[in-house]
Amino acid sequence: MSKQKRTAIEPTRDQNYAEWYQQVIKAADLAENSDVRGCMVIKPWGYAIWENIQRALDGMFRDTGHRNAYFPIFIPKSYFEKEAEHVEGFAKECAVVTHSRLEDDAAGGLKVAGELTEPLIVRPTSETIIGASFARWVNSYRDLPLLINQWANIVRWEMRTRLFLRTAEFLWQEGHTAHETSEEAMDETRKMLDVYAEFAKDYLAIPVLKGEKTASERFPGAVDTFCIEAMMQDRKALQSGTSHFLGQNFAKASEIKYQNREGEMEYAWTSSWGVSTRLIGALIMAHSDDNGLALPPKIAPSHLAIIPIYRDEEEKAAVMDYCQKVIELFKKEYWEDIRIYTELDDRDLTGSERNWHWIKKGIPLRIEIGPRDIASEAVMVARRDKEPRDKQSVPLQNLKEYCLSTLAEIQDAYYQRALAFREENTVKIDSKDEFYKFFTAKNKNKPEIHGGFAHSHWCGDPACEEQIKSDLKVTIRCIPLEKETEEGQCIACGKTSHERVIFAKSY
RNA sequence: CGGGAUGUAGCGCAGUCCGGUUAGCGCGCUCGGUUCGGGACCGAGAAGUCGGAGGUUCAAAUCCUCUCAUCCCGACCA
Repeated sequence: MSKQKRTAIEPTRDQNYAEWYQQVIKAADLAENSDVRGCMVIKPWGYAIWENIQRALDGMFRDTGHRNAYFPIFIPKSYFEKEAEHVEGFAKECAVVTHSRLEDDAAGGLKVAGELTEPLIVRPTSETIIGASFARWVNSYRDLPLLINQWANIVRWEMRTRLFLRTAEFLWQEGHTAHETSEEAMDETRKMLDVYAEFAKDYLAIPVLKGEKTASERFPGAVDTFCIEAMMQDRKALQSGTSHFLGQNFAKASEIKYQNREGEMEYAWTSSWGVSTRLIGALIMAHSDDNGLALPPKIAPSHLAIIPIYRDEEEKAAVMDYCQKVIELFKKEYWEDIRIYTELDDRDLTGSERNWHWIKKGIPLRIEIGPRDIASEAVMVARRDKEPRDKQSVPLQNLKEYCLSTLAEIQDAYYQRALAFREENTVKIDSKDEFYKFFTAKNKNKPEIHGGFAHSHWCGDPACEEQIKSDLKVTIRCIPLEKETEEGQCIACGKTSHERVIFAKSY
């Protein structure tokens, strides 16, 4: 039994990161591919994570003055066409509804019929359809700012998909706001980026870099795009949220006009911002290990797995009684703003098997309860952020306090670990040679985990950006907001540069 | 949409090159028993239009043609 080295997930991260990712999702039972190309089925454990993300973010949106509403999933083609860059950016990935009816064909199947006079686009994002409403809602400067959020599903017909990271249909929220002035809209754009960064840090335990996108990475139709970028354990960057300053582009396209304080008609200034189920992908890749998912307590669907251990019916009765006491302890209990949920796992499986089940699901704490614990009026507690065999006996009378403070410790531990990882793999690079070496795997056929975030100079020329991209598949993830103005030479062309940007391979 | 590969039980695969009894194996599942605090074991059992259509043949998972789907590598992307 050489089980010591066995990991719950095979392959390990080092062996094959992409496959490891899929296996973590499978082992934790988060989601699966459906029969519909590129579309996933989100299973209860995965969907509960999304609901927790929604709950926390939704509160933050309300606190910043936003209200939820819902707009149609279908966008008339003519609406979509109004903003030229926008169309161009999304045209290649639109699902389009052209018919409204099915009729029997001769062969016992069905054929589409009832062609629509105007095709409907399944929303890939809602700027244009929401803009149409905003145009009706905004007449006076007194109607502004208009601060709306929508929780919805959207469709982008992607060629290659990966669960949570890129699917044809995904769930997200999109905030859409209209303002009186450019400054106000820009403030809103930056404020919501801050909200995202704060959420990522406080709930997902993921440190993110806030920055501005280069022109080539900008949202189609936006004047300026901001993003939060997180480092995954394979040292690639994952864009985890975006916030766009749309200027008056969409206001002009949708005729969002208002009468200003001087009595003149003026176009509004708009913003839009969103995060999606991709955050779950970020969560997985930021914290999980070779034993499976690891969930920050603030976002975990449940916090305590209770695993009764017994041999016969007599023991079972006593142990189950004792388990109920523990469950009672946490009933309707809160840790900060998080309701504590417990899972009683009394399935007829061995203790280890049940333990491993919950390890793979990433539950923060596991509590084993057996006859010995009843005798000592204690329980055995194991933490997901420690080794699987690392258990500690905790007296029942201290259990609640112990668990609540340990959840806080775990939450912090994950954040600190992710932060340390990012720091370790973020480097300042000033020589082109070194830059190319940094982003080139030693083993070409089976690339090892390499690279990271390179903090290097860029002259601002899109050609240099393109050069790096085609040579190395490395892109400018963002121009960090917290920047030190510093003279240097562009990593690609050597010309004078005034700032460093973040280069990385990305998802 | 270009290049490569694969479709056989819920999942992972063998069998296909070289056609030939009842199409196998592992995991999972069901039932019974022994177990249970480092991923259990024994016994019994259920489950398969061999991706689909057509063709060759006495005979097709196996050969041929067409087709559909999926995966990987590119181009594109929250």
